Amino acid sequence: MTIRFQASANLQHPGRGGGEASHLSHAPAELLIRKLESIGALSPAERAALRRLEMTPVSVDAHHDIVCEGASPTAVTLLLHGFLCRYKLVADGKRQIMSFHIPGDIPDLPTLFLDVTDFNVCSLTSSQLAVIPHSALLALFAEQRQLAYLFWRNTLIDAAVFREWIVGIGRRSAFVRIAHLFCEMIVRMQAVGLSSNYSVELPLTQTDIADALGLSTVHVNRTLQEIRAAGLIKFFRGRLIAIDWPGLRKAGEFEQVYLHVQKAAASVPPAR
Amino acid sequence: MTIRFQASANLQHPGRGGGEASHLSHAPAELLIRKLESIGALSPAERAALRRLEMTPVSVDAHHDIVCEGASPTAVTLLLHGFLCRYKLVADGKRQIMSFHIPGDIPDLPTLFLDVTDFNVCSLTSSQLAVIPHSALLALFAEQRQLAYLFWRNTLIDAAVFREWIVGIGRRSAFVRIAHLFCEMIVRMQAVGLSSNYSVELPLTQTDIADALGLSTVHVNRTLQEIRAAGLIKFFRGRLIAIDWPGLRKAGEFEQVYLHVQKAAASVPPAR
DNA sequence: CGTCTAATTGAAGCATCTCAACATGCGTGG
DNA sequence: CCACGCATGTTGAGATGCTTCAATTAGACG
Repeated sequence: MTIRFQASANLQHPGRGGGEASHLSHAPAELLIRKLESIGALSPAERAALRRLEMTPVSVDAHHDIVCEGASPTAVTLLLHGFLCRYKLVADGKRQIMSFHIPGDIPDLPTLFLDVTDFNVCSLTSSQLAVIPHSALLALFAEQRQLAYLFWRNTLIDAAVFREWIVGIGRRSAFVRIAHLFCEMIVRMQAVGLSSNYSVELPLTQTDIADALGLSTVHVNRTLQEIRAAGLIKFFRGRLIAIDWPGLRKAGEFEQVYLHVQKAAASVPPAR
Repeated sequence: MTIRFQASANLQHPGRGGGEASHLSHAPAELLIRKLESIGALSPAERAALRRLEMTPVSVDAHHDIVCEGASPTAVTLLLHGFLCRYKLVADGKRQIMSFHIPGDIPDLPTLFLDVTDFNVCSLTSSQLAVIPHSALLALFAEQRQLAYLFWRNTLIDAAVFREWIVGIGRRSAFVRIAHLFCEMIVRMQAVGLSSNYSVELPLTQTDIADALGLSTVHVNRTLQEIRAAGLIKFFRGRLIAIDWPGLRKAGEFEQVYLHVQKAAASVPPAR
């Protein structure tokens, strides 16, 4: 595992591509605050407490495991920049991805109350993280009880996304599943200010998509061509653009409720 | 929706079948305590606080919705006796079940911090419930902070089960999926004392199983025959018996970790 | 300009689905 | 105690969405 600890909190990001990346040129705490405000309200005292939260910046290369199944970590990781995913391997070596993570997410938050981790977290791209000790989080919650509830809510939304994925993998066709995933990522990115005009950075390979949706890469490739041919999206070089957002939503049978996004500014306007 | 409110807390259960049912002839709070102790430790003060928790007993018939998608309930439901499931319907009318619930579960606990419910809960059999107002739970948490964490842990385990289901539906064959589900239900039932000798009450129809595992009833029927023919289980009249528990575990590629069961007495001895 | 990863294509196979009967069990009313 | 009705389970046969295998092509990078 190649984790490079950084001497200082020098976390300026290159800001490749869309203008939305500039939003992230803030301190780690600000990103966490923005994330939490996308799912609930924060009082000034809570914001202040969050700014005092102990965080250690870390960089990781692409395709490296950050958390491993069976481990018992004593800290959680806030994703600052890049993309992560949770996954498990099954008996015959097949991989199932169970979530994608974008800046503001804390994929291993469950380890705060689950002694043994039951999934792996790995980086899809080179990423910047902030490590927050469990003890620091618990101290924060002791001081600001409502914040504990907001983090709890965060994990509940996580679970709501799992439910929606179960529905997709269990009962929807490949075409609908892929369209749905794209809708989900666009709305989530938008909620933390990482999207402009239904265009998001999304550096997923077709293999990643296949492993997330329970499909083969070959089938993902062909279905992706169909979705493109239908004029719904452009998807290349790690960038997803919804050319026809209402059409994509419809194709993906996408109902945003389950994401429980609060922020008015963050929610996607209704189709048409 | 036929919900019959009961005048008093007369919740004696018929205790059909296995001797394990007698365990449930306790007050609702005792069941909740047993459930929580299966996933963590409780102090005497916490147990006392739980016994003071406001709960209203309710009975429901089989096949009735208890919570509906889109609703904003102000109370949660503790299942005392019977079986429930969470489900969603997709565009073409297909159903996907995303969890089964056994006594001690609180399937709508997420509504405590999620304003709009994103799933339905319905009864698989006639069931007895205890309704607990959100306000009562929040008051309990204010008094006993560690209890909040234990309930949080409860929802995290819920999510861990979702992850495992995603893996199953996404990457495992019908045979393995069904075997895995059976293992899961046996271990969960055992954790709350509702199983003896790898035999549990499990009144699922083949349609329920199909809708939970993303399969057709026809295929479930045929695969069930294979599993029976392999000498792993008996499954009839709402009862599941693991004739060959080690074999069933192996067939289901079942690793118990994700259930995060604590109680030593509740954990299933290793195979062989 | 080779090297590696990711995307693409063709062709054959099968796990699982759909449709459509038919069987079984069980509660209920007569 | 029997007859009906309904839910559930079972079976056969044909269809298909998706997989697997195996190349081939395209891009990114030093």
